[in-house]
Amino acid sequence: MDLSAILNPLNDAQRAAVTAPVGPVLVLAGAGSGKTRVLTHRIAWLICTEGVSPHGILAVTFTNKAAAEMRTRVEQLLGVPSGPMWLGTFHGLAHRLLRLHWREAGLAQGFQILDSEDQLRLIKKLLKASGLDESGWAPKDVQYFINKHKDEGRRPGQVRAGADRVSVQMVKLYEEYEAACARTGVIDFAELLLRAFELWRDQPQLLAQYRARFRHVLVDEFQDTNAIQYEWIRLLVGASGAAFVVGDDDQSIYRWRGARIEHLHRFLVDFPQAQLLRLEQNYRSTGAILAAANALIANNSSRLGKTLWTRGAQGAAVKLYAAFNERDEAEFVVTRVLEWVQHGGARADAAILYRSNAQSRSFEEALIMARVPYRVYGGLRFFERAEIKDALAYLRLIVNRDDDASFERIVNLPARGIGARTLDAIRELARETGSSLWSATRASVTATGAAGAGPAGRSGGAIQTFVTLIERLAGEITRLPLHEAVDHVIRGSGLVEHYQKERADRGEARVENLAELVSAARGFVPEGDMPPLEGFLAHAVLESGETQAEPFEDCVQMMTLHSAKGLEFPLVFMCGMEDGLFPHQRSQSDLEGLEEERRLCYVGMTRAMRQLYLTHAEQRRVHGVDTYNAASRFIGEVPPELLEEVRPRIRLAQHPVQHPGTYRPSRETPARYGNGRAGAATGRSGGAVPAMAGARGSLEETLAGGMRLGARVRHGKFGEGVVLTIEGQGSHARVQVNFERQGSKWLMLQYANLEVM
DNA sequence: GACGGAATCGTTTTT
DNA sequence: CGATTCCGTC
Repeated sequence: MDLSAILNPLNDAQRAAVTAPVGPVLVLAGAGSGKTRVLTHRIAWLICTEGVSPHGILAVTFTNKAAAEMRTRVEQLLGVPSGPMWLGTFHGLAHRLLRLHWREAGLAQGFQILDSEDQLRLIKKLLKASGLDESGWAPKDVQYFINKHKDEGRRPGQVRAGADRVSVQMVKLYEEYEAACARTGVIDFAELLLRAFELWRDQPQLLAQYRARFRHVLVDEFQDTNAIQYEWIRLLVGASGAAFVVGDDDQSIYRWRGARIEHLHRFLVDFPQAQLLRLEQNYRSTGAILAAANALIANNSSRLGKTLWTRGAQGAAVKLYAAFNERDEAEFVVTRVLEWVQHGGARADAAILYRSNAQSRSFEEALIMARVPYRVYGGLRFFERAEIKDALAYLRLIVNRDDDASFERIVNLPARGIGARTLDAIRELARETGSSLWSATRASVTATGAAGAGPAGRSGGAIQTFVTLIERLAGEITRLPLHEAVDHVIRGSGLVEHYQKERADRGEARVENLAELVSAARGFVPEGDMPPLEGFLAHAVLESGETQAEPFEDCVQMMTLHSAKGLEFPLVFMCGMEDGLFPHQRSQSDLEGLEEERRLCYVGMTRAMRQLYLTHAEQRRVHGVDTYNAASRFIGEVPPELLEEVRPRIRLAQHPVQHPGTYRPSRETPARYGNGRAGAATGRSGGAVPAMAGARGSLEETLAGGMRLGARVRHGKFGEGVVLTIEGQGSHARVQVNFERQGSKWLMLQYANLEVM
């Protein structure tokens, strides 16, 4: 094997990491520092120099996509298949383990995986069965409660809840939820991890077997591991601690999902002999972008510490645009994209990043108007579509008749005359006998005729039809290849006819998706020696598929900051940089939340290769109400000398800012870009744009009604204030008003509804 | 069981 | 404002 191919492409720090002696190693890898490269080359290095077989390696990634990419790159590097290596997400690997040891793990043989939606449905059902008032018991809260404790490794008995009615009830629901999962042979995402952990913890001989096999463990995105994942790895590597973990404490953005940044620190405590290596040379961004990002993240406490640097050029300053409202913000971005394209750039080079999905709307509208193709990431994914889940429910029920979630989903889909009363009777019977809905149904069918024993007559017939259908389909597909089995079930179930009856456009798309499901089955390669159908069903849940097909067109990329992690773009727009939006209202109150938002901002900034724009809007409609947010404090954390404000297109004459006798500088007046720092941006009054000829006339037209400098005005939300500046014309006319209570704000005259007093 | 009007509620998301 | 969900009616 050619070692130079492994080592030559690396810089000194990367090479030190790749060739580090076997043992605990923590690589702090900054954004764009070649993290994936180090991991793949480390695997290749182990195989080539330590004589490690791929069979002895276990590597964990955060997403399936990352796993696939890593496998490809390792194979390219080595020129040999990496098949026997265990490489995947924590959930994927745990699933693999549990399929192999379902008996030891106390699971049903054909156990099915519950996705978040199924989990929520089940919880709603339990709440209803417990007679709990929905208003006081939000299913989402219960779901969060259960998942949080599972993520931290706590079974209901280990939850240290208060004695109050709410906590007691929560724990009770957790217990009932567990019982329901056990009874119906399903496990949720968190349970995959917890079971896999308990399996090794409680079966020392099994653990020993895996320890002997996996002498080399690698973990990517270590800062995003939750408690149970951390403990699982610790259990596997044992005292030797031969784990090679890579992460970046500044890019931990999944705390709300149980990820704990502290695991990076804990690794160093739990394995005192661990080597700590840093990758700080960045190959992605310009000096200016890195300086801005470094300055921002320096505001966070308890970092392991790391400063990115580059050999590349300083590049252009980070640009800042204060938009009037979200429409203006979107138009600004689209104009910049058009300029970029005019100068020979690709549309796909440009990424529009935002904090929350709802923000995509205004950009989509502006892009459509400008006829610029775009692609929005996120949203419903293939295996999450209703019709796909319906079809999968048939298949799941065939594999595991006790899967109540699937049973409920399809028992009357397409409609076969099984109504609420019939189902209630079945549920009741199931509860009495502690059995699944399927067993209860079969019992009631055989008992039909005996008085009061179950649904009889017409509905009894209908339910018999359903039972017969499932049994028949199950029998018919046993010998079929996977894709034919899927096709047969989709047709046999009546789902195709059912959807064909829907409104033409919608129904057509659904039928096409069902056909797509058959193609997916045809292309599916089962992992290991798992039965194809079981493997396919697990695959559908664990890897719910790309949001959209790969774009065949060069288009602008739009996504949340979260989904941008790991990607890079020459031109990046971070939009909606406003306090309340980003940092988000709900994360602003506590320091932990705020610091995570700051990391998210850091992630966003470090996506940019050449040019980074920050934009915020002074006015924005949120949930149908006008809001006036201050510019994000994160803007104020970027050193002014690295920022360059882009001025709006239309400017009018300079007006004296002060009106004698009325303008009082207020201490409450916030500096416009946060933290009281004298920002590079000082509003629009400092610019040097020449007055427009003839502006005076149009100005007076626009501002009829007594709006003038120094006028006292009243605003619906901000109360009373004094007009400090007037500029722009027509629909762009804006005023700066110094409100008595809220300080000075820029408002668009068109929208502000100011009353002159 | 399908449809429609009212009520409700709004991060981030991969597994 | 807009998506989703819930409840009542035909």
